[in-house]
Amino acid sequence: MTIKCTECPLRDAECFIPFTDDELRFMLRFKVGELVIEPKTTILLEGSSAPKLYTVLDGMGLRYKILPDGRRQVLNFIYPGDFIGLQAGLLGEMKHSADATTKMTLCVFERRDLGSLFKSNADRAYDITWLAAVEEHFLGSSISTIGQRDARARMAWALVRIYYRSRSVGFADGQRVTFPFKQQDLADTLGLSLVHTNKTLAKFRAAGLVSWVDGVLTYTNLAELETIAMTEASEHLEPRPLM
Amino acid sequence: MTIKCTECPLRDAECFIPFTDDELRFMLRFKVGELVIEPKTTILLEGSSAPKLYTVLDGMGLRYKILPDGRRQVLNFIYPGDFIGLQAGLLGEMKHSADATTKMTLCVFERRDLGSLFKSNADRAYDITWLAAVEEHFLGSSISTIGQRDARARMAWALVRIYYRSRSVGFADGQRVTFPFKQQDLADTLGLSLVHTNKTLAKFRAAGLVSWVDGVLTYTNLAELETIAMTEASEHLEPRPLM
DNA sequence: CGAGTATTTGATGCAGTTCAACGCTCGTGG
DNA sequence: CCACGAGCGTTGAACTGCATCAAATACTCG
Repeated sequence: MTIKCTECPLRDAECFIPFTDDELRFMLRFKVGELVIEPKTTILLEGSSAPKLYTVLDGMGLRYKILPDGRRQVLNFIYPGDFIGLQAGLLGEMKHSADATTKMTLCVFERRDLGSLFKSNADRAYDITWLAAVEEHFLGSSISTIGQRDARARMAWALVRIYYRSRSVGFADGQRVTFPFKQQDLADTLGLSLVHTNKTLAKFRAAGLVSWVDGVLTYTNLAELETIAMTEASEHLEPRPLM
Repeated sequence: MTIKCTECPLRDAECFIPFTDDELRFMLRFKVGELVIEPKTTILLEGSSAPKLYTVLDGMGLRYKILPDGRRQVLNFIYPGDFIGLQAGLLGEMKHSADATTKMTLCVFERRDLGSLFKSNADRAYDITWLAAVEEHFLGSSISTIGQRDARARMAWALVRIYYRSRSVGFADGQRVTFPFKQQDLADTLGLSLVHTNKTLAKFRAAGLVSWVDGVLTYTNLAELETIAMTEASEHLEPRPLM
């Protein structure tokens, strides 16, 4: 049942840098299989020394940390094309957890092959580092948002980002965007309480900016959201390598 | 006046993974010079496409982002051994700025050599990626702290981290730690106002946990700080590669 | 139809922001 | 040599954004 990389559904998505045939042949040596997991299951657990790395082929999820007092901080939403497990691959153990929110299909690699990948293909090694740098950039933006902005701006920032991120992987249909998460997930992303998250969303809805019904976000005034978020619209579209 | 890598003062610090002779010879090919900069000068500016990468040989600084409304979020303190400019090297431009707080000595590399480094030395490429992963881990911890903890816990978290980080590069003399920053810097790190940062510090001082006088932090009850911070003491000591 | 989960709304309180003022130290210029 | 202003730390007072508590309303599913 395994899809060959040659037929990988992601290769054609415009947001990814096209695989060369060389790269394709190369990656085939590292791919060890595919994994389909059910909604609400954990892919990688903080502290574990996961022996596998994954590229998300389909589905969505969350990266998060659980604090000693039980509070949860969501670090990032996981979209198709994301590469997960790199921390365990490099540092020996995961520094955060990753859950699948929807049903998810993963392309599986062996962690122990990471070293030989670096040795045998400098371009792919460079791509991995590139992905790490992009992640670092995103986390920096998150820190700025959470540390410096109020609830309104945080929410707008997240919604704008969700829009562009979704669109780049084909989850947007005009103004309508698939978003299979709960308000609690968004609250834990923004460092806000669930109640205040809900009230902030309600104000946005009343102001005709977005609505969120049944896992679908509808953006009725994206420009205004971008103004509130104080983002430069640029940041969102760069094509990325696919592992 | 340039110090040869063979005499690099950092090589001996216990926190760094020892250079092999091979690595040493290799890095010599990439080093293009040394740079000494004055306190309060900017090393790299957000948005710039800095053509250089640096390893900090001596001195301390800040990585930060400035938001459109002028607020500042400090992402990280810069210590000796830190590698800066990787984002520009990989992504084409810096996604944050970096300032020297003290006088600083930098080891300079050419950004355009980064590709050939990846091609010619897989181990060093791996080390760079490792550093990026550690940075990502740290930023994740920051997000959790800023997003989920109150001022008291944030402050304790920062102080504990500063202690271990300083000690690992030899800036600690028993309980006394060199810390050449201002309260405003710490406030912008923790996402707190200057006033509240000051008051939180005052409480810690009154409780006999730390004092901070003339750029020197004195830790009088580190254990209690760790309790307040809810950190596992482990996290702090891992040796890291030096570029 | 009842139990569990998610969203929504109102009421209350406090942690942290903002505004304001004062003291100390240091560098600069008259 | 002193006066002055700038930068930083400190402290008080008042306000407010958000957390917390509480409870009602869907909605789904066995």
